[in-house]
Amino acid sequence: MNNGGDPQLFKETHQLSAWRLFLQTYRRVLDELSDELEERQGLPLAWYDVLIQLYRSPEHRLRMNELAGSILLSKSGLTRLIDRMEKAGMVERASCPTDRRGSFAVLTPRGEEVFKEAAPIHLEGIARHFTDHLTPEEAGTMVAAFERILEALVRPAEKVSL
Amino acid sequence: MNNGGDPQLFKETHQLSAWRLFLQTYRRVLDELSDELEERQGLPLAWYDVLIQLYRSPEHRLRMNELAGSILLSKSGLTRLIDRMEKAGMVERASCPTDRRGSFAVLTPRGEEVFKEAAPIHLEGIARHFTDHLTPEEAGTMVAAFERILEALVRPAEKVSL
DNA sequence: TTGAAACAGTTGCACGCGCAACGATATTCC
DNA sequence: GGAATATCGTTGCGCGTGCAACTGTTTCAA
Repeated sequence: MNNGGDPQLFKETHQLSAWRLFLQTYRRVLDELSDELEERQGLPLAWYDVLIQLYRSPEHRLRMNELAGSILLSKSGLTRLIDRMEKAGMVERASCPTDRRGSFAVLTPRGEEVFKEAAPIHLEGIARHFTDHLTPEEAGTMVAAFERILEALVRPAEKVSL
Repeated sequence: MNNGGDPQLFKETHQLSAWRLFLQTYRRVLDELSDELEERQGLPLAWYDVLIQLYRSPEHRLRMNELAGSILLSKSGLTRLIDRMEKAGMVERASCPTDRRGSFAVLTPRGEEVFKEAAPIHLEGIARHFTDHLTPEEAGTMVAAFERILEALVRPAEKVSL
């Protein structure tokens, strides 16, 4: 395999291209979308993530814990994020009756309003910069592949035990 | 289309699933890879990006400008990143003879050594967490789709003029 | 030739994030 | 029941980043 001091460091395989383009696409598209959301709605993308998660949750509320997990943010990061959004009047904290350590983040009417205004615009951006460029078959392929990848990440070490 | 006050805010289309999983996959896989690279080589992922870009460039050097563009970092971000890597002995700055405003970032022997050590490990990680889960067809599909998406981002407004 | 505009890279600044440590509460096990 | 341990959310801290302003240089036009 070692072909003279320069293994596959140069060899740009098809699979590696997929990886490289995957990275590039994520960064460029997300940059664009978050800029658009910021300019047109004055809403940081991270805020939108919180709003949509709360909006789709029963009672429009979620434990800090779960919320952090679902938007892939550290607990401390979420604490601060909710601080800011609370100051902006989009969410409130509510203490949890059954576990006095915990608290809920709850969507306020104002937050719901902001979300409903931002969502169509953001969805349009996602369509314009991403999904519109995918055939249904391609979308299906990606869903399957990404699910496989995520599954493997969560459930590691399986191959060793066999 | 408007089915009673709640447009497609809930409707999880196939295409939207692709988008959501795309986001999730990026964040989880990149988190994992950068943790692994950090733990096993003490190397931040951003440093690896610089090293590989320089390694594949003629003379192992690149203008700050181009380097910033290729790793998708702001100019100021790159200035600081190169500062740190210079302090660590992996790159050097060299002034550009034909344009006295500009400077090159140049890979040092130490930098090359670090890269050659890190590359196989990182590539193995990419394989284990990403490419190994893709069939060649899927990889091909993604390459085509991502290229289309990136192309559209760079070249906007075309559809309006038609 | 000279003045204006564009460009390369750096610096000041503020911001959002993760990590580790902490206090408060729950859970577990003897 | 009570002590050890785990869990939830918050805080102190340092770090990496982008934006805007700045310096020095090049380019272009009058």
